[in-house]
Amino acid sequence: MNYWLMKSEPDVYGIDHLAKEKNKTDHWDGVRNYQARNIMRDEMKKGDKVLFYHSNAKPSGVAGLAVIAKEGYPDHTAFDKKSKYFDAKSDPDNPRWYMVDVKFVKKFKEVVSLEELKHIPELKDMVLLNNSRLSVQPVTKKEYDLIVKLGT
DNA sequence: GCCAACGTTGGC
DNA sequence: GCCAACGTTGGC
Repeated sequence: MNYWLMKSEPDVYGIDHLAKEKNKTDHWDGVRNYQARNIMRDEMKKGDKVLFYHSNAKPSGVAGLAVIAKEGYPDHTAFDKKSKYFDAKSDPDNPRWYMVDVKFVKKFKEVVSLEELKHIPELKDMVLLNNSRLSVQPVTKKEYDLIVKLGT
């Protein structure tokens, strides 16, 4: 069992959007970063737990929880000329970009804000607080449990 | 809206 | 393979 943090801008796609999907499940498309791609393609397993993070938000922070519902498969939006995620260099026979499906688990009563996380000594090594730009990133069980406690 | 940090591209 | 130019992310 692994733990992850996935970022999204709530104005574009927030945790409320996911909660309203059919089966509360949706595919996590549009990731165009190799490190994040590798995590989704190779490392995420069905049932892994996810912190749903709101970036560019007021406030930014962890908004709730999700779970990996389907393991890495090609991101078809890269093949769609009409999509804003279209990438001519991604060939259907040799896809460059991958995605996973995530399922809504719960929404925190209040967002556990980035500001709050920054002040917790146990979280000082979190990837979020160090290599903050990565949009899909690993989280330790300890970090995950602590943040769930803060949000519950 | 600004801008620092970081990733990617492409000329050489 | 280096690195300057450019684009993106995301906090503030």
